[in-house]
Amino acid sequence: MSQAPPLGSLDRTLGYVIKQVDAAMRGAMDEVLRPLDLTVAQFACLELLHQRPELSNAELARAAFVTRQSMNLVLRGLEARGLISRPATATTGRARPAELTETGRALRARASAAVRRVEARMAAGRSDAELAALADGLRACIAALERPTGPAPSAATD
Amino acid sequence: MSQAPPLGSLDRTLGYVIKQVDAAMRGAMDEVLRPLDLTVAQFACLELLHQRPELSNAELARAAFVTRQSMNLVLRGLEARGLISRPATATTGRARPAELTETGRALRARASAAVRRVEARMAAGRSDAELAALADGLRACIAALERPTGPAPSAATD
DNA sequence: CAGATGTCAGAAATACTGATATGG
DNA sequence: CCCATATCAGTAGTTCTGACATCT
Repeated sequence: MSQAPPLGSLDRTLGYVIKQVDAAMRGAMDEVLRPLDLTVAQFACLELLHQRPELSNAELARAAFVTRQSMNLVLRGLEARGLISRPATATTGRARPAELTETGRALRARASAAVRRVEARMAAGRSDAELAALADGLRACIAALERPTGPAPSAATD
Repeated sequence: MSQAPPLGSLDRTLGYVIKQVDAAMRGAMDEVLRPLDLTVAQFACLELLHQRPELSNAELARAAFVTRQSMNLVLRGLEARGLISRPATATTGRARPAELTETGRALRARASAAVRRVEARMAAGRSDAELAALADGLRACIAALERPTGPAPSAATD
């Protein structure tokens, strides 16, 4: 009984399958990022700053699925390692946009390539159309969940 | 800038969309489980024990995507609340199969119904065939990721 | 002996909560 | 005034790591 014993009807629910994919992906990302001494949150931060340099701390946190406090610690850690730089004083007031340093850019490129390989492995053997349909289906799930809670349907029997 | 600013190409990657779905689903589950004073891990434990009463601690942990240590704490908490019962002494040796109490069964039923409503909301407006295809696509992702790491394709340019 | 498990303990990262202050 | 933000502090839940004993 080493791995994944079949569960009741649990692993037939969409939600459980999503959890499984997320766990598998997180594991794969941890694995390829560990040699670079990066956590998933740290990678996400570097990647986000690369693609959207003007993001604030709170925006980075939301986009990386962590709290503002955690993202604050991530930013400090990356700054301490010389991967990003932040102006000591805020120009206007609240925002202190972080910026990738030269070494930060180099590390992000390597990490990004590693993560892209994970993505490619995950998508292996399927057409662009299939993958696009998959992503669209997931986006529909997100949209449905973000809609204000609809009326509760009468509970089904167990 | 209240919610979800468009990201670069990040939100076009399948992996990022999966993270988004997972986050949305976790949020929705937290919301409906909070009135029942249950965390997602606690609910998963109750549901798993309902469907597969013989699961060991380690198996529960894997199935609920938490560590053995965390699942151990979850089990103790549920036991302290009288939702499950565990034989004080192991019959054979290592395994101490937990069992839902009467109140545990009642709470699981309510929690399960709430989570099913979340699932239904997430799947709203799509046919069974579409949802089955979606789940199949995700299962293919899991299978692809669990395959032993294939040869790294030549890195693409950034 | 190898492998999986149950348990314990300490360190670390993360989240949740509340409070304060600033800026739009 | 309202809202989002940035920050700090305390508490709690989770993970990671290592360790040890037990059972198959």
